[in-house]
Amino acid sequence: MTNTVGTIRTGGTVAVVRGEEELVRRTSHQFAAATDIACAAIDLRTWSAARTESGIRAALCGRDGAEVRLRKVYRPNVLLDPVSAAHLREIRDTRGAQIRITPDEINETILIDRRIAILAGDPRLGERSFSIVTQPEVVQGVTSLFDAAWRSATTVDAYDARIAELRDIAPQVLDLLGRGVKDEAAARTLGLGVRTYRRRVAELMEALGASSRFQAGVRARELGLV
Amino acid sequence: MTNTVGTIRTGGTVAVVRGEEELVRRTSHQFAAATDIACAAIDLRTWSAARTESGIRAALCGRDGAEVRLRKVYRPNVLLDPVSAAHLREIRDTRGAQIRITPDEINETILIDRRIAILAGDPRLGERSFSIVTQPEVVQGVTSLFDAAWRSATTVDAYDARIAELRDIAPQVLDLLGRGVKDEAAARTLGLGVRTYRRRVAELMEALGASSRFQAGVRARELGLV
DNA sequence: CCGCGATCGGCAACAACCTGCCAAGGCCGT
DNA sequence: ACGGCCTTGGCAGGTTGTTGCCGATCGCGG
Repeated sequence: MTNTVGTIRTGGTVAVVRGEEELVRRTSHQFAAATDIACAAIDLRTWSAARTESGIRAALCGRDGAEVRLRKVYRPNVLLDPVSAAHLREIRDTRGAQIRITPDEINETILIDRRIAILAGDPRLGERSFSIVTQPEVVQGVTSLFDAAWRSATTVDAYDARIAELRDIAPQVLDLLGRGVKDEAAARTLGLGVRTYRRRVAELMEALGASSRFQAGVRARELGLV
Repeated sequence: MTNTVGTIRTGGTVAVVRGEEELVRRTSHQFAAATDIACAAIDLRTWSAARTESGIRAALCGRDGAEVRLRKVYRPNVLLDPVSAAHLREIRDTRGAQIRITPDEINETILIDRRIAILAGDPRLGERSFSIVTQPEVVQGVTSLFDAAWRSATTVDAYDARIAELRDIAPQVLDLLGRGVKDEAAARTLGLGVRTYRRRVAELMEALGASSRFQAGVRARELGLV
């Protein structure tokens, strides 16, 4: 089931694995030795599913924690869900993770010590596939892109403050939108002005990375927010 | 886990079961003796999941088939998916099921011989719950409502003809909508006029029972069409 | 009390979307 | 060929959603 593709001999290869257990099995020793881990994800499920999480946590918990640089970039939607937001703060506090938020479209990626890149494939249809890349030039390129995204991203605290009030009413707004209620009526039921309601919808769409309401509906459903 | 609520003694009760296996276990003998089965559903998963289907099919396949009246009402969205549409025709042909389509919002329901009503609860959060009702007045009331819906519904053939051309391009339209593409651009990429593209979107929304594009996005995602 | 910053919500201009109308063109049975 | 039937797509007029602007209001620290 594991498909390894040899490349021109420079010591680097690209391996494709299917499923998270397989990924953990193949990479946990890399995590154990790492001093610099960078991670991009659009929600908390991806690298935090019980299997992955327990595997990697096990590899990390024996470590001091101060000596490993842990950077994580998420999309704004993780802050829409109170549970996710809390979990985020927790992993920041227990381990010394630096967490930032970016509005850009990013694929899910892990970088270990600027030597290994793990890129996640499309999650549709059963088990997800992951590419483990050690080819130096590729890893270098991916790393530079990650660093750029990292620099342009804002810290979680700054972003969190900006959407604090949004998070409170987001569930109600999403509910109204999901029932096909017109802005006029929705604003009334929430006791808001139409302008303010639309402000909330716009912020919501930005957080979901959607450029149309249809797209926002799809994303919201994907994330289980409706 | 099974919660049975006794009511005023008239021979009728309401039982609530959780999960489809449990439902099949409790009702398969009813299906075996039935001569009139009516069924309402919004997609094919609900009563056709492997467990339910195999259980009920087993109960029915020993029967002649001509002597049992089988009526099914679906929402239009089942015709959007080619696989679903084909499956629909198959159960119509192999057994003598009459199938109709209604644009109304209907909850998922089964009626057996106008004596027993099975109503499905909200599918959110784990296993679904089902209410099995034998209380005569309730069953009578539900039956009358079902009959009304049945009469106002159109036959699957009539409806199928109406959305035949829609089904062909629905995936592409959904893809464009899901990527947040503007109508103008989407129409161009499909080689359609904007008016026609919007006609397709409107038909799609009607089929999904959505009154806003956000809602359509949610529904489309729920049904796995995007 | 005043000033400051932030949010609210009305207004307006605009963009996007929705739909009835209708002429143009394709398809089919006669 | 002809007439009926359907789909198409332009147009127009309507509704809904999007956004900048700006004064009103609130809370807070000085």
